[in-house]
Formats: sequence, C-alpha cells, structure tokens
Amino acid sequence: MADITSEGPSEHLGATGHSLPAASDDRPSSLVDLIGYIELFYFAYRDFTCDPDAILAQYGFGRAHHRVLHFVHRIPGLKVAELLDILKITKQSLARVLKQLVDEGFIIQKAGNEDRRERRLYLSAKGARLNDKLTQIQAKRIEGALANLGPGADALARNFLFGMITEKNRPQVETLIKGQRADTSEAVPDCNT
Amino acid sequence: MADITSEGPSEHLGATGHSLPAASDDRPSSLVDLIGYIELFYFAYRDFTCDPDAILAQYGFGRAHHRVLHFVHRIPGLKVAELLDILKITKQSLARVLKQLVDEGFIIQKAGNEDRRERRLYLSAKGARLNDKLTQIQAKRIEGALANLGPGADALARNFLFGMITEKNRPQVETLIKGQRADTSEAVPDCNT
DNA sequence: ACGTTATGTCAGCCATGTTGACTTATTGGC
DNA sequence: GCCAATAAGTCAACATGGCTGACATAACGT
Repeated sequence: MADITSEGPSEHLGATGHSLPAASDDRPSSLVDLIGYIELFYFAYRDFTCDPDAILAQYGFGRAHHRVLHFVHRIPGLKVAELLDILKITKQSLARVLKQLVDEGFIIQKAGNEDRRERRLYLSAKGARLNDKLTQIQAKRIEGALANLGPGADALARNFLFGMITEKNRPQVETLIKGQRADTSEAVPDCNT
Repeated sequence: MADITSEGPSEHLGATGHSLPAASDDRPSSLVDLIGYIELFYFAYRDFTCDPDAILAQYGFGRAHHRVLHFVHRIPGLKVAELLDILKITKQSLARVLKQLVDEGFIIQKAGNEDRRERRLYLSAKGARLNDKLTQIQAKRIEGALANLGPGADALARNFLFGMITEKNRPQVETLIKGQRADTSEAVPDCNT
C-alpha cells in the first residue's frame, strides 16, 4: 500500500463551496478519510499559537512562558510541583522560564502559609495584563471559529477536543478546566499506555 | 481585572457527568468561557502528537521528520520548494531532517522530468510503511474522539478546526486536504495580519 | 536529630527552529 | 552560446525549550 508511484490520495473531499465536507455519508470513516484531520489539527494549532507567540516575542518570551502565565492565572497560588504535573516537563525546563518571569516581575512567589517550603505562584498586575492580552487574542480566534457553525457547535467542539485527550489524562484536564486543582495521580507520565 | 488576590476563575463549568458543558446556554460566549478551549487545545494537541513521537523516537526521528513523511506521502513528487511553503520553515531546518530521511532510505529524490533542477520527493516502501504506522495511530485517536459524539460531529469538528486556521491560509489548507498541490500565494508567510 | 519533601541550581546534551552567505546545476531568454 | 534567474544544497552560528543526573538548601514531621 501507499506505492510511491500511486497518484496520491483519492478521497473525494469535493469542494462544496466554503465548508469542508465530512467523511462521505454513512460509511465508517476509513483511514484515508481521517488524514485531513491530521493536517487540520496541525495547521489549526500552528495558527492558534502564532498569535500569542508574536506578542510574547515583544517581551523576549516564548510559548513556554505563556503556559506558565496561563496556569498561574488559572489557579492562583499554584505550587511549583503542581505546575510540573500539569505541564509534564522537567524541573529544569520550568525553572528556566519561571525564573525569568519572576525576575521580571510577571509572577510573584510567596511561601505557603502552612508549609513554608512551598512557593505559591501568583500573577502580578503586570503578569495579569500580559496574560489577558494573550487570552483575548486566542479567545477571539475561537469565537470566530465557532461563529460560523450552528448552535451546539460549542459543546461538540469541546467534547471533540476532550475526546482527543488520552483517557487517563481526562480527569485531570476536566478538573483543570473548571479552574480547580487537579488530582494527577492517574494521568500518564510520559506519553501513553 | 485578574487581580492577584482574586479567588480564581469562577465560571460554572458544572460537572455534568461525563461530557464537558458548553458555554452556559445562550449568553454570548464570554472571554472566560473560552479559556477552557485554550487548555483543551493544548492538551489535545500534546496527546495527539505523543503517539507518533514515541514511534519516531525508535527510528531516531522527531516530529519534523513526521511532517515531511506525511506531506510527501500526501503529494508524491512534491518539490522541495512546495514543502517549504507548506511547512513554513526555513530551507536549513528542512534540509537537516530531509537529508536524514533520504540518507536512510525513507524518502527518494528524483530530478524533475521537465525541469531537472527540481528534486521531486517520493516515499520509498520503507518510508510508506513508517508513515502508515503514524497515520494509523493518529487516525485511531481521531476515530475514538468522534465515536462518542453524535452524527454530524465529523463535519462539525472539521469545520471547527478549519475555522481556527487563519483565513488567508485556508485556501491553501483546503487544497492540501484534497491531496492537491496548493497555491500558496495568499497564505501568510510569518504569522498573521 | 534526622530523614523526607519542596524547591532551586549546575553542567551539559538534543531537536528544531532561526539568519545570512555562498555553491552548484539547470533553465530560458537574448 | 552567453548569462541572469531559479531550484536546491550547504556552511557557520545562534535561540528556544525539551532532557538528564547530581547536588544544595530550607522546612517539615517524627
């Protein structure tokens, strides 16, 4: 299969004007029907992240900084260990960007009240301002994408994305989405299985 | 807004069992309602890419190799310049991974028939086999995500992702999704605007 | 007092993106 | 047939953000 002399994929994603056609009718979606998703997901994510990237670059920051800002905003008083569990990166990777954000006054660290070893993380006003900018530009893109779809699209799009997440990670994400601290015990550490 | 002393986000994404709730009813989706998408998109993309990453690692390859394999499979005889237009990376970045793929026999280069300066790219049988593995594992995840949603979910999910793509890039992606060579003239070069 | 825990830090590696400059082969127009 | 333009390859150098393993410090709890 997939002979190099083949003439290329022959799915008939006919050009029905402006909307993308789904997998043809009622046939179970074949592998070849789903290839488009791989591309759509890639291009969508690339454009989704490029808006904030452009803003962050003005501050000398990158995507990694964005993630830290985002989750600290989401869960004020987040502990470093919790952030590591969410991002699933190493202490060292986090330390690099976190130090910058703290040094430049975007994030504030406070020792925990009950356990003073903990460094609880908070956004400063400056950090909140930057994060708001990033959130707004991404929200605008999402709104635009939803606007052209019917009602019910919101719930369905959320559930589609949620279903793309590895099953064991879903409880953690679901909790996180509510802005709550997540129990990470079941989430997969590396990749899957 | 977003005071550091705030108690955190207070959206009521109530836990309605297993499915994620959409933005509450009919109110226009507020900024805070859309934050969940940012997280869902991040986690979904992370898990989506981790399956192929694990396989690629066995070959000493990375995500960049995957993209090359994918698009060469999609459009056999792709020119290097076309690939650069699709991936929007620099010649140097592409050269590194492409050279590896060619040297190790996953991709075959043939001078163009009409213009022998062109290097048309094709998958070898070996390359096709690897690409199939990667496609299949990702297709399985997509199928799983769609399976739990109603009919019509396929079209809607595709259109949602398509809508997330920067408008100027959509014609290129639409053409690509059909497995055709894309006219890239309107697509945005760097990021947006 | 001591082992555990939370965090920070050091040195160094890898993948993949970037730039600018230069080479080579080939084409197509004159 | 000459020559500018084009397709591609290549070199050196750099940035970001992952990774590892090892070790330091401070605070907690028994």
